[in-house]
Amino acid sequence: MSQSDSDKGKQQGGGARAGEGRSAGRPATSGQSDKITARTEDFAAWYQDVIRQGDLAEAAEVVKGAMVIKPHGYAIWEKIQADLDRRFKETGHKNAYFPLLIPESFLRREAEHVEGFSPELAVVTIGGGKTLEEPYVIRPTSETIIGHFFARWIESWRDLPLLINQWANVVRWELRTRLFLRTTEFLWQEGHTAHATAEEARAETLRMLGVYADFAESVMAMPVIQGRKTQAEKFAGAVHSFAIEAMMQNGLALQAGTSHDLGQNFGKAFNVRFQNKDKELDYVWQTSWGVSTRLIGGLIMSHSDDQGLVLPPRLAPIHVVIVPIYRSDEERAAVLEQAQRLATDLRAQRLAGQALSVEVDDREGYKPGFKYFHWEQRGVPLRLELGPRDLAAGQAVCKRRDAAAKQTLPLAGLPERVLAELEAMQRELLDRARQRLREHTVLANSFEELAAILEPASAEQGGGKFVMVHLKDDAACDAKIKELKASVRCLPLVDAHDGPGKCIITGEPVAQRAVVAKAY
RNA sequence: CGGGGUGUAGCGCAGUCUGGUUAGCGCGCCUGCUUUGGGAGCAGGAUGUCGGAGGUUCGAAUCCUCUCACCCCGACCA
Repeated sequence: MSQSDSDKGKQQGGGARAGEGRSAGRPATSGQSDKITARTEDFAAWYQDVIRQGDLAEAAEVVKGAMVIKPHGYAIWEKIQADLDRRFKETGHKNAYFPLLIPESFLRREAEHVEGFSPELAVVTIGGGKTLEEPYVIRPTSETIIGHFFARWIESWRDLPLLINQWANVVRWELRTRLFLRTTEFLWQEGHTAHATAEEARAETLRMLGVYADFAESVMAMPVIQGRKTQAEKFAGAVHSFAIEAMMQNGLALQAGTSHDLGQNFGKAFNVRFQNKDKELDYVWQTSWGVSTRLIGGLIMSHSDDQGLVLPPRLAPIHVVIVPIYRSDEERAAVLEQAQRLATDLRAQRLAGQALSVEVDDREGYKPGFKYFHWEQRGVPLRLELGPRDLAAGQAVCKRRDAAAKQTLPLAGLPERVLAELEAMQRELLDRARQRLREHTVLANSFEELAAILEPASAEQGGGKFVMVHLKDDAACDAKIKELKASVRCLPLVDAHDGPGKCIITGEPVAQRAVVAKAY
């Protein structure tokens, strides 16, 4: 531990190492980027390097723990938003917007909620130069203020279910931040619904969890485990919390989305009542669910490699880049003309209903090799190289971002072939991630066995594992797991293992195994 | 909040211990020419409140005092 501490300090501080390594261009034949740390060397440094070289974001160093999402990173967020928003609309939700500032007293109405969020609140105490009578908190989440308005909007069973979603920013005063994974301010969506019965609310909670899981797998190519959080890990104010858990390339877990069954907790706190068909007044049953810009962190750590970002085609802002190669002006004119024609044909193709986004990199003064690296670092799924030799032969050279080798393809029928490659890449990224998840999931039948698997060293070397253990849902058991610097990630909704067993800590019988892992 | 570290050009750093020309180096950037099938070469050029304030001194990036910010490690978290 102390060894890695001092190494970090050196790199951060007076270390000339990083600077030297990045100065002179390495021979192009080395195949290893000189600007990106290898995953096996230092996974955290690799992650930062991929973000920098991929031009996704940077730390907003003037605001503690905040980040600037740069255009390329924001374009990915926009793709995520567009797809999720469509799914929310299809499930009957409507978008709305509630205030950023929430009266402090609102937070206090729900005891668990205020206890959970107090440590990370940013509070506004002065407005217009005057001390406010009641401070406002900057929303860490919106259950309270939405509860307040739901109480005004809901009168009868005819107003239910009420299905609302909000796209917003939130602020949580985090002590330790990492780009995308945990920042003081982040972007997310928060769904908030109100229902007439507990069963309906529970069904909604699970329905939206399923929406997240399907999105993660089919669009992000990131396999997830759907599960219930332990009572110790649940959202402050929820009856039950559910999550999708993904595994990063180093074997660490990432909670990629959450869905909460709030029961009547907020209904009671904010007096959200409705008159049912029996003319009785009852509190509504609520849910809330969210995913955030953290998904981009998960995306990076799921697929990217030592050359930089790798994007699944369905989330790539640019699907195909065409790099023209030429010497003379005559060659340039001929190659560019063919490149533009090809781009036009490619744009007529549709991937998951969306027209292909194609860019011709006709910048002058950069050699082709420079452009290859440029777009590879940004994760563009497919590159086409087009030069005089190709024109003469009626072909193009094709390089898939996730493949080692180039292939030569005839121009005739190329758009269809490109589309097929993109579809294959989307599929194969998911397959590879699934295989990784499978291979790094193991069983343990005792605390000692679990501890051995989760040994600090093995996780730091990229050997993180999901360990399936029988464990009682009890705060004391969660605490015991924390001693291993790991946590109970979830109790899977689908038990893919061997059913009931005895808790490895208490020895009591439990219904199924839980996922235990080190996590972000 | 505890422990550690760093603030010098857009980025990465040297210079600080031992005060003294015009504060350097690499990358990047700008201009020109030659290049262009895997990170181009040469020539020329622009860019600094040395984190801030105060002090010591003939003289401060360098010494002293105070202060601010950020980063890393831990306890908390989408």
